[in-house]
Amino acid sequence: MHMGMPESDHPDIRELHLFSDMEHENFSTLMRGTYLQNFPAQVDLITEGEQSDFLHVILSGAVGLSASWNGRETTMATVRPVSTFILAATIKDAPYLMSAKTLEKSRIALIPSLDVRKVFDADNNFARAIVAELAQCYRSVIKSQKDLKLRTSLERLANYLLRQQHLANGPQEFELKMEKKRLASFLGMTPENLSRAFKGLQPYGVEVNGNLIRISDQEDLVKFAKPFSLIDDYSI
Amino acid sequence: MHMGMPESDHPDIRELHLFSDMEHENFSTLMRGTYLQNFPAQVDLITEGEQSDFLHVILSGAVGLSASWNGRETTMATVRPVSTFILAATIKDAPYLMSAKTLEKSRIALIPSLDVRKVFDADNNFARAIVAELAQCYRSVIKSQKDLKLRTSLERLANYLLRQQHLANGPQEFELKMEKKRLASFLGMTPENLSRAFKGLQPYGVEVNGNLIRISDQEDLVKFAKPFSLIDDYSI
DNA sequence: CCAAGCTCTTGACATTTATCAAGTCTGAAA
DNA sequence: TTTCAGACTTGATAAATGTCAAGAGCTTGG
Repeated sequence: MHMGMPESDHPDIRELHLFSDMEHENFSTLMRGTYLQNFPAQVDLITEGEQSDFLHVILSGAVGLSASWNGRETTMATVRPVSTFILAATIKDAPYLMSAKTLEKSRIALIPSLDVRKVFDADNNFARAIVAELAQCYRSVIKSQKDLKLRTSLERLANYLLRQQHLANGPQEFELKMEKKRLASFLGMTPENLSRAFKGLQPYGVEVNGNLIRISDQEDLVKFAKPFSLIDDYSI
Repeated sequence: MHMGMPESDHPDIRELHLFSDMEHENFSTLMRGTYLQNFPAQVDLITEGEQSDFLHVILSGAVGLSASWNGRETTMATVRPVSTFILAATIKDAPYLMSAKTLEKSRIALIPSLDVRKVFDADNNFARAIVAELAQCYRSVIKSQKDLKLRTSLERLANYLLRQQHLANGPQEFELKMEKKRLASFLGMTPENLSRAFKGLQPYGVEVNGNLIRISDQEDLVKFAKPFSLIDDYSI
């Protein structure tokens, strides 16, 4: 770990919506105290219940967020570059509600919360950006909650596939970005059930081959999944 | 509906954490454009998918938030005075993700979003308060999501009862604040199942009589429910 | 190369949850 | 008061989901 970020990494962070509109001087202030670290896969970055003094920004790789209770564990989300994670806990100076672990080799910037708060007061654009980011996070969880409460596991899987397809710009064939075990947990079911759910989507034109998904009858799947912007469109 | 709030209503809003630390002048600016309305019970205030230009503040009564998809509906939350609701949509100027309906006769203040954004830029205390409020909302949904994904319906009910008891300052006997039909939907189950779940908690010392709940063996129920601060403590 | 360990799948079965169909109870309106 | 509508409960049954056990396939490290 080393103190102060190399100039070459600034652009990655600067392009994050959170930082893109702020004053150059304030951005520099933030970066001066920032640590940059490279982590291998499967490293625990944050443990549920702990306190932290850093805002995390993932620059490359992937980080998984999970939560646990009474010996059970569930996958809450996957964070990919370039974005922040666990902003709310950092801001409230409250214990983390989720654990974070690298899923792949990842580069992560750690910005001291104190600096974040200081600059927040000095820079209205930054303040507005934090509010926008938090609002976005909030709305994402609400959507996810609606997905969980209003849909069966088969429907959740169908809509997940359509969302992934959309993210890949709509090809007939695309790859799953996480292992099925994790996907199952993310969708709120067991791995066994996920296997069966994939089979359950065969009649709607879904073919599975390892991590490769092929949607042979788009219309049929959409008709079954009934994707809905207020649940599945993460851009609004 | 009338424009501009009577002076007598300001204190209610002023004591909201969101407004308590802001400059008097800025607060006045907000209040000048604010509408105040009294609604009877069962009035639709907001419909999922619509846009709105007002931040809502509930001053008395109760408002229910719900979401729907494909003919199904679920209860997401209950909002009680004094607090704001659907702050995120207002800030992002995005469509509401949930519908809002008065559960009882309610008094609600509507603050124009434009004014909120304007004052946000001028008043750092207000900006910080909005961020804190949003972070709080976000964390609440995360907790709720953990509750849903990590617990069975029986465990969710048990912990819900313990939370309600705590809110009532820990009496052995207390009243349910919502009808069981709504509670079932909130907890993610059917009314039939809720009935059975109450019976399922009898062995742990839970007695139900209409809306009256009696926890005769606190220790036993806690031992079963295993309440956990990172799920059940809404103050952190 | 082989062996170990892991994911993934499948089948059998158990459990949980939902659905359907009565029926009871309660509160409000006629 | 009577009646009605709705909430709530209960039982029977169906559907969804989880658990357990076994085996196939893949990756990895020796």
